[in-house]
Amino acid sequence: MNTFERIYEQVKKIPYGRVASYGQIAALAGNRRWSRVVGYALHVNPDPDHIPCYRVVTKDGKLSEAFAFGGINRQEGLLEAEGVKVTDGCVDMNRFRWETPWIG
DNA sequence: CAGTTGACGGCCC
DNA sequence: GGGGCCGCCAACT
Repeated sequence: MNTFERIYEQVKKIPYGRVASYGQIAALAGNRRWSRVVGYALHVNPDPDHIPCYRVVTKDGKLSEAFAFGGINRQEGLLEAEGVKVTDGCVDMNRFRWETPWIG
């Protein structure tokens, strides 16, 4: 199990209509300090067809400027299609953040 | 092998 | 409240 695969596993576990922050994915993957590695991992996204990287946003709920399959506009569309409101490229983390038992 | 980069996060000013 | 700097780890060259 590579570091990347662990990250991908968490990303794929993000439920429908929910988003998670890079740090959150990093924490679930094993280390919260992998925040940057998470970004890199999604950047190389080997299987975007099964890895919903569009559900991953920054801690502020902001979307990525670069996207694996289409661009940030594509990401907004996909999120809104799941019921996630995207305003000015930002998601309301207070409501759409993936509720994980992580840190507590 | 060593240096730089990067889809981030947190603290300081 | 907004902007900027440093730190984190792994991958790339």
